[in-house]
Amino acid sequence: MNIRKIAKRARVSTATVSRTINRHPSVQPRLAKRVWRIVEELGYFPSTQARALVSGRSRIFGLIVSEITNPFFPEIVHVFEETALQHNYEILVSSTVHDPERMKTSVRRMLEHRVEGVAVMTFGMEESLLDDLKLRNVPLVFVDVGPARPRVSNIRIDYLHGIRQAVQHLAAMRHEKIAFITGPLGLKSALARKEVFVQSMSEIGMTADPELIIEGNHTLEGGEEAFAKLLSRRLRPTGILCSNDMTAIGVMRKCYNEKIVVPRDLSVIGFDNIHLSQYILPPLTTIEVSQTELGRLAFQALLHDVQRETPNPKGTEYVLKTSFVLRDSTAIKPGKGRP
Amino acid sequence: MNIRKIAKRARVSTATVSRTINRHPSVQPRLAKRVWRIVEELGYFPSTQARALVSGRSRIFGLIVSEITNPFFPEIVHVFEETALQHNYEILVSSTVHDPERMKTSVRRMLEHRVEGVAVMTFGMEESLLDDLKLRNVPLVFVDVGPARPRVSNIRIDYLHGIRQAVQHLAAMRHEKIAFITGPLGLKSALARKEVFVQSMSEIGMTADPELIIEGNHTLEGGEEAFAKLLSRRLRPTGILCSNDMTAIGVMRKCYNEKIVVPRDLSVIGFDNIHLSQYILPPLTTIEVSQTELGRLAFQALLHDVQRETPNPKGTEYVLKTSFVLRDSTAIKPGKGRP
DNA sequence: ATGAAAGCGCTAACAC
DNA sequence: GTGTTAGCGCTTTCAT
Repeated sequence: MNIRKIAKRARVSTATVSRTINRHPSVQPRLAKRVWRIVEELGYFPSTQARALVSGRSRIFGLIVSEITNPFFPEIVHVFEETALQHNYEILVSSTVHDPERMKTSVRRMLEHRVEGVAVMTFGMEESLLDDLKLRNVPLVFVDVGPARPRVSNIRIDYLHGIRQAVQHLAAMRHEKIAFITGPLGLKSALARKEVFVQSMSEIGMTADPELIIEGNHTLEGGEEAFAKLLSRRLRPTGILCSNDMTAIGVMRKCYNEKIVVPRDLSVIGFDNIHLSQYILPPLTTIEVSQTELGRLAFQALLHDVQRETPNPKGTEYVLKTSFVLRDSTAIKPGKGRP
Repeated sequence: MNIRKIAKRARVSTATVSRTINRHPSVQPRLAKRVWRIVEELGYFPSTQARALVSGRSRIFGLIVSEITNPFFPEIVHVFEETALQHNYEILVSSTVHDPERMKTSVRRMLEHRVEGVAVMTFGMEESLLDDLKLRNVPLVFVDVGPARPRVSNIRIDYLHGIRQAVQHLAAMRHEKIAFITGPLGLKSALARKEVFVQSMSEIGMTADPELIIEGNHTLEGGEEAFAKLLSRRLRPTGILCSNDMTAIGVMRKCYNEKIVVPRDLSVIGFDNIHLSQYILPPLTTIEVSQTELGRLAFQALLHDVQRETPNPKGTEYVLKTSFVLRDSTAIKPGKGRP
């Protein structure tokens, strides 16, 4: 079932079939109709591999994530796929599972499939791994990774917007002891979140007590442990901000086990706004990084790079604002509410 | 950067390069080494499209799901990808989003990419859509969809095992009024779960009160609504089984809002064991359908079909047992515990 | 407006 | 054991 069979049956050349299928305007409507009829009749679908081979364009974008099971990613993948589909692109998703070997494999897969661009949404990718991609002028877009590198686009997350709102929300609720559980501080993104927290506190004349800043690891268990440490401190916080939602959920689990009632005894705020946050009880107040926007933005960035004729020399910088999502895990400081 | 360049630089024929890369044993080690050196040096990666085209084998399996954002799927996709990778296969994931148009698109994409097999994990696929696939003898594997069709493999879910355990668990905890919130009863799988519940009840001499069986729709909101209806019944249940975890989480949210304490006042059991279930508070007791096993099984089924020389005439039947996962959302019937 | 034919990068059948 | 070469299914000049 190939283009020659169609051509023969429609009594035209393969070129005409090709033009018809690709909606080239130069084909006579009469002929086009005849071709389409045969195409339908035989249930013919052009081979993407042949197309890619001859045209030199795979129409595939790669998407490298750390783990598809990480609740932050499914929504992104979904939007990325959705957008790709609209533009007749296919996507090749690859998980690194935080494993250097797998990262290498990921890049190899991208290369072997001759992807036209790659969005990298995982951390700790060896710079050298990407050299192969850069060498071939494959457009790259990174999410949330520091300084612009040559020829690589970036989606920077603007932490300030959301974190500031969250801090001010707690302050407005009369909280004075506000704790922060960080992510692994080796991660630029985690470090940035912490620093923005400190900044947001001092902006309103509060000091972020170093004793109330604890390093977590962006997992539920890490949240539990960090919060356990906090419980042993002289001064217990009444409000707590977490570097991501899983950490916040860990805090809430610990509270549940310790009979601390959220939000009555403790206000908890997460970060990311993963789907899960709205299902947890109480629904988690959090700072949103729109996964929808992120997926869409990443795709558009690649598309944009592919469509320019000369390779992008400096890379483009995109910014995604964070925002505050108020749910039910925060309340007025204990003792300060109405009787 | 192609095989001819490598061949020229290594002063061998393209055939030798091809054989080397594919680890054909007939290549002299001395030559092979020379070729590999050049390959590394130039950072050469063979084009999958060219390979697929000439060999007639794409080494791609398709995976059709309803939505990647449905928490049931990420783990499956993960395992499917993992297993595929081990066997040098690529996967093409497509979401139907419950939209007939998208289902058609999904199938088209599979066909255009010449996938060697497709795992279908969504419901409501028009039979006719798959004809195109069957016509081309593409191995198919379905999950949990009734009667075996010719040439299509099936992974059947054995509901009895897990549901029976769940029912007996509640009975052992002295619960007498046990409710069941079903899924949309148009779905075979939802219907089956309900029937198995009724059967499991009567097995132990209890009757499933029709008044305590409510139709939900497998969403959180559906769970809330169904439970609200239940609350207005003369006899409130003390234990409740749900047709999936999201429904159970809906019940728990409603309880939270109504100040009904789970499990003290009500024992709740879910179905599926999605990731979320262990994060909710209290952690949800549920019936597991191993997503890991499902992903692995689906892949193996396809691989098996691809590797046989003659097409599978009847399709193979696989069975996946469900099992009971005890967490903290169930307890002894109110009033029956120790004082 | 349509057709003939070259060729994308690779594998495999055949020849040596 | 290695090389030569045909051809996978398609797009795209170049003729006409």
